[in-house]
Amino acid sequence: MKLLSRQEEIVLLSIWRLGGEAYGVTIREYISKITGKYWSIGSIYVPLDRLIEKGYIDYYFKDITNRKGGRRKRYYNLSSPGMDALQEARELQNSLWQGFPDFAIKK
Amino acid sequence: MKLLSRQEEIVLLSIWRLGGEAYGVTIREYISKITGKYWSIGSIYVPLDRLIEKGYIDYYFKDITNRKGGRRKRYYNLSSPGMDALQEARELQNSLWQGFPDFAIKK
DNA sequence: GCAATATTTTCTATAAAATAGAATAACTTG
DNA sequence: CAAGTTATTCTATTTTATAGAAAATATTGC
Repeated sequence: MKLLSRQEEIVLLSIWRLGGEAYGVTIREYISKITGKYWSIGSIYVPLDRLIEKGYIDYYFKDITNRKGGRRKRYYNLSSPGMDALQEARELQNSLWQGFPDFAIKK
Repeated sequence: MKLLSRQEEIVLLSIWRLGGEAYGVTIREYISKITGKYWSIGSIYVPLDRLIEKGYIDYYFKDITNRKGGRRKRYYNLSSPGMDALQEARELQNSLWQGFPDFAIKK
């Protein structure tokens, strides 16, 4: 199986983190906040589409809307293969980083 | 600062792991072993070149040779910015994965 | 010395992923 | 239904990843 790319890892984890509240805008906000940098619209939606193609996530539309405008929100869920891919990524990371010095206090 | 790509992370960590023994071939062997998959020659040397350009690693030639053929081996070292980039990648990962369920026994 | 052989890196081409943001769609309110 | 707002789709460009042939350079044996 191919390794998860960085952006795939981040997007999958943000969907996991956001639980039932994961759609384009909240995902983008979360990623911007946790990484501390700017993410364009495309840099969120393009990987989302690819993750759907790969079967790592699925989605549904929630029609309840209490806010003003906007299209239907597309809510994402991790699929079972998506969870497996994350698990596998984690195991690789554990091996790779094993013993790496931890500079607890930084800056 | 831009995030490290997956392959950059892996290559940097393998140089760190191999200490004074990091050159193209040993890096490739290490990465193949730890990931359990095939890596072409280009998939090692191309990111190495880019990491040099970015200043994350530097290199020197060791002329001592006791093996049969081959060009001069190019040995790589992590630079200080390279170490910083790793540290930053790790901090992001810690945030992202915080609380992720750990399936200790798998398969 | 030099042909044969082995090892390592350089080079170049192609595919995949990341990034950017304009355009489009769709919902609410008045 | 027009105006205003929010969300996604679409498309183009840049950057990374991947592959492996070609070139370079070393040792061995005659």
